[in-house]
Amino acid sequence: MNISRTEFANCKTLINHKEEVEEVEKKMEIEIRRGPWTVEEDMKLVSYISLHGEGRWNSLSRSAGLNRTGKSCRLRWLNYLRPDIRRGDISLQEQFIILELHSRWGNRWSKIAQHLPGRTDNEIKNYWRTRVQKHAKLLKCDVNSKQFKDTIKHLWMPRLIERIAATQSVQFTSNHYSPENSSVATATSSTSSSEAVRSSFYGGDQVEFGTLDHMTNGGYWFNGGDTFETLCSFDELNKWLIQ
DNA sequence: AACAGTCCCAACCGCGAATGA
DNA sequence: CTCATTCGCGGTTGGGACTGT
Repeated sequence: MNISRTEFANCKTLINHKEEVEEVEKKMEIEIRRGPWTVEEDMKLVSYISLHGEGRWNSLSRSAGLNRTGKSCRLRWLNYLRPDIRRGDISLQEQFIILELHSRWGNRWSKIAQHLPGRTDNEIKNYWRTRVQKHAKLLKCDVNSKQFKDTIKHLWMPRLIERIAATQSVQFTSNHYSPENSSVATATSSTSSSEAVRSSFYGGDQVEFGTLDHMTNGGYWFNGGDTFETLCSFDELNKWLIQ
């Protein structure tokens, strides 16, 4: 077979190019995937964990045939795919627990999450950043300032308690919350008293609250849905802060 | 309808702690 | 004990969804 020098050179270029392409393809194949998870990836992860259990995330990722980091797999499982994940709005009770525990422990999200079954640390952290910090910003005070902490303790938390009592006035059922023993059990009582709600949360008067007297006027705070934002008017918060 | 601004959350990153060789 | 690897936590960000003009 006779080929010209030029043809030979062209073939060589093509072969070299092919090698380059193959190298890139190989690289892409082993390249770690990032960004949103696909349905197939989710299925792979779930089925692998259901068979072999969780843990050893790096090797799990490889064994499950996922081009993801172990970290990414762990995060996806813990924050999204776990069967016991609770979705939907943060309830008033949960809001109360978050505020209370944050006042004790600060940004210890995973520790706080342990007291909210089905909620992830990421979810609580997001809740805090988007809802609570937003209010601090509106009030032009630092989220870690005593002023803002007092607002939460003496205004929002009592409001939450009253709101919970109001929504459950006929048959009050709550998760009996006790941070000391980390247990959550169901307690039922018939009451509309905010005091009862409070003691139901704490299993007694473990936390000293400020007086509610100056907050009881005007029912308009409770208008609207169950969101944190509807509990207090911005004007009222400002007034209270100025006091 | 189109655009801008804001909200929200999934996912990433860096770092320190824990674990294992 | 040391070093490398893995894990878990808290902070941050990108981008889709939503809302207002």
